Amino acid sequence: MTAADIGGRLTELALERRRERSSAADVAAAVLRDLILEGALPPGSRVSEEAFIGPLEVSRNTLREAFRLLTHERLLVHKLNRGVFVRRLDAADVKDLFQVRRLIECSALLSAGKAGVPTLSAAVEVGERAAAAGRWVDVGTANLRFHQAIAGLVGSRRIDELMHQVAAELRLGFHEMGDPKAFHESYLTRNRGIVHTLAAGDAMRAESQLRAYLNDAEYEMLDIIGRR
Amino acid sequence: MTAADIGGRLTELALERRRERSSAADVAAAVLRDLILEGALPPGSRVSEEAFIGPLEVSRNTLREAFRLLTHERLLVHKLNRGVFVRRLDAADVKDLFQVRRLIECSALLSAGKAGVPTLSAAVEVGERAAAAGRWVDVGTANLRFHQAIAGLVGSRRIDELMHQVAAELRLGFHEMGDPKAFHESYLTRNRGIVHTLAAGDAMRAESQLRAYLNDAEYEMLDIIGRR
DNA sequence: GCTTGTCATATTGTTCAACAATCCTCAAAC
DNA sequence: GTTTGAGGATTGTTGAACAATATGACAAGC
Repeated sequence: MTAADIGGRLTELALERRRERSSAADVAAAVLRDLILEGALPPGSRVSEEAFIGPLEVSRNTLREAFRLLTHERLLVHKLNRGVFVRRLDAADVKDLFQVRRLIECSALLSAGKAGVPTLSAAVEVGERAAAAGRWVDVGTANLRFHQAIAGLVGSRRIDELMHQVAAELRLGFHEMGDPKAFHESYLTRNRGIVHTLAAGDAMRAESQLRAYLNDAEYEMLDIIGRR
Repeated sequence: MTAADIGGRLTELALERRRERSSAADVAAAVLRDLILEGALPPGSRVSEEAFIGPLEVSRNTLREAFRLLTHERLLVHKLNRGVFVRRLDAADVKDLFQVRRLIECSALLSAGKAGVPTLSAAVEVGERAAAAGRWVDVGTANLRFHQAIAGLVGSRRIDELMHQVAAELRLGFHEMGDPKAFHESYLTRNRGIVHTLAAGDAMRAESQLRAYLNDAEYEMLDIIGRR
């Protein structure tokens, strides 16, 4: 992670700021968010005010506001008097995240039933196209999007935001897990299977398949993160 | 809402700060949060930096950090270049909040079944005691706590935080609804009924009762807020 | 009387410098 | 090897200053 990385990102986002009337704190937060989510700022690393005011071209106060934004998004963790760090998921986090997912995704899928098929089918296809092109990071992203789409069947803004947050936190976990192909590859066919079952009218069986997927993904993630 | 109100609150919270190692921004946010939740800062009212730095005894920059905290909690809404306001729930907010509640509370109740009875029974009792003493604001608080306890049966930190947030937002709505007795009184017996049904082993019927309650509460709240 | 334009003011957004407070590291003493 | 103290780095906060934005008041024109 170099100042040059941030510099380039800043240019893009400065344009976006002009378009979207964002504040400087929002822009700085957006740059940091991107860097965290792509793994350029690894989990556990320190994000010191002094080191980032230059590349982000903001004052310390503005950067502190940006930090507040990102700590609430759980991407950063703020330790009073000791600074701000990129969050590192622990086993309890992983368990909780999957608990949330089971509660929401399974309930949403059951409630939506067949009506959810077009949306979910489209979401699976995105992943299948990325896999066909060997873009495994994109497959991971598409997988997360598929699952967000399940929760999105509820049609609730707050649930969408929660699941967006959950997805972001999961990505922190993925950065510690290495090879995206190994993790996401098998799940594509499972996602397709869930959609098929749903399309066949068996919402309860689809829900069971989804639950089984979530349990397996949790187990796999805990296997690595719990072993750290 | 006077400066004296804030002054007294500040003294309490200054003590708490010493105990809990909170930052000044956290303390300021806590004072404002309390004022908002008790209705001393009514929904829609402006919270200007200049007016609050004195009573809160912080600098503008620190206050801005506090605002960031509270906007993320949805208690304040930040309008770029125009200031910060206490959030005012609209009809769409109400609908979304109840959608979240239905998804989470109903699913949690179904999953917990009889195992949830002791916790929920205790929560109902708190409300019943408050009602017996005619403390209707406390009844409202106990009612919210009962419903948070349902969601708490999941045992997920993130779900608890979400429902804590939902409860805070609902309180904003209650401030616009007038008489707490009228709103909360009938719900006590309904809560007791839900717990009885659950204790009798009929989780599905308890879930239906809960869903019906949520639908009625939503309807009632929308009747007032939608009419504004 | 109504509309438009200008100007002044209030407020927000941000920067910067300074100081206080806290934490961490390293060296010295035991 | 352990403990203690000093120094430096960093964070937390304050306050002043300036830039930017929005709003309101007032005057001029129709």
